[in-house]
Amino acid sequence: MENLINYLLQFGQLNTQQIDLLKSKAKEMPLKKDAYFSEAGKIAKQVAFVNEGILRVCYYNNKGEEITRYFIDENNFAVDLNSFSYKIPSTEYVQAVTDCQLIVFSADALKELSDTIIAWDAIISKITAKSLMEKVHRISPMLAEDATVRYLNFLEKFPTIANRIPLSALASYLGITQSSLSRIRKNI
Amino acid sequence: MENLINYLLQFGQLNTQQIDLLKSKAKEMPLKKDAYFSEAGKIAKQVAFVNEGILRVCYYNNKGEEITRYFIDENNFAVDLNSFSYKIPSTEYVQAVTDCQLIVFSADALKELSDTIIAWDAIISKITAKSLMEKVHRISPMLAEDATVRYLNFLEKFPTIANRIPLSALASYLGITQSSLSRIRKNI
DNA sequence: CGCATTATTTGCCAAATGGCAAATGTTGTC
DNA sequence: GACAACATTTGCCATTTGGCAAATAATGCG
Repeated sequence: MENLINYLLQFGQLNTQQIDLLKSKAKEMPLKKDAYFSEAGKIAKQVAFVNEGILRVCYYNNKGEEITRYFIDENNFAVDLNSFSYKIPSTEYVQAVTDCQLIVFSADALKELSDTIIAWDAIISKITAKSLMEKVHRISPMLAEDATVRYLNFLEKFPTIANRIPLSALASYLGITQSSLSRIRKNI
Repeated sequence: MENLINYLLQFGQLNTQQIDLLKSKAKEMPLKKDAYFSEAGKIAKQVAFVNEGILRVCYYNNKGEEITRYFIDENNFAVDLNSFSYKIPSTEYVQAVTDCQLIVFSADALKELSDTIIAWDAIISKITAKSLMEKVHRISPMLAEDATVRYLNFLEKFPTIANRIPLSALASYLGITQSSLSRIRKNI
């Protein structure tokens, strides 16, 4: 829970009372490897803060291939924002890549935090913008790089993730086939 | 100006008085083709709503190649969010791809709108999240597609843009060389 | 109009990546 | 430990894309 509090405090102030309220609304939730936090076709009901483990957001493209859009590791929020915000069925999955320890908030809990904590909306808004911008800035340069460079950059940026995730998930994140990634690793 | 108002009203309510205030804070600004709206190394001072024309966000990668991260066409906001929000020097350019007619807001103007219009922050927050999510969802599947499919999808999604932008900019957006794009077009 | 400049196309070949299938390696379970 | 299920590597060859340079086309300007 400390991780979450510290994370939030980066984006705004919270007094002790507000932190207590926050803690009372948060629920610890373990999620086993391969289990889904939210699923395509369903409406996302919760927001998660990843305390331990790695999640991934993935979907199936029109060829039926499973594509990993991105990974979410420790000290980051995970939410299917489109589905959660607008209460519409999701088009993607949020899945545990490793065993995870999450801290989750229901929509009701967040509503109450928003209504009670004056700075809450601003904090959430900053976190949302920052997370999304990071995704854009991380994914978009990959288009102009070859697969080896993409892989090396991934290793550099997420040194602790690469060995904890299946090759297939990483390959689809990098936009290459599993065999190609295997060959790339051999050549390094 | 009507375009802007209608756009904003999609995200929240504004009464006549608020709309008048908004109008008084907005400045129309023409921007010639190839001119910069904001530049790398400088702090972004303004937010733009594209009334007419096309902007692009671009940067130079470590090979010195100019990469177009994305295009921004009519009825969308353009802002170097990182630079504007945190008042830090930008790492990218926002440039007019065609002659543009923009509606711009200074940081001071936005501050006043935020202080005066109760729903303003919520509206802006929604717009920000939606725009960024669109970027993620547009760029990320491209990694798994071959160049021809990327081009065709671009044509489908932005049928009015393709013929108004230089091939080089589109090629770098698609993550391929100009010659490859030229060949792809020939084969269609 | 005619020239200079810039943008686009093309040819040629090399390098990167994909597709498929088989081989090998790993993991979990009884 | 043995087996099944799953993950990763590898070989072989086809396809895609890049790199470079030259040719062609389009554009702007005096």
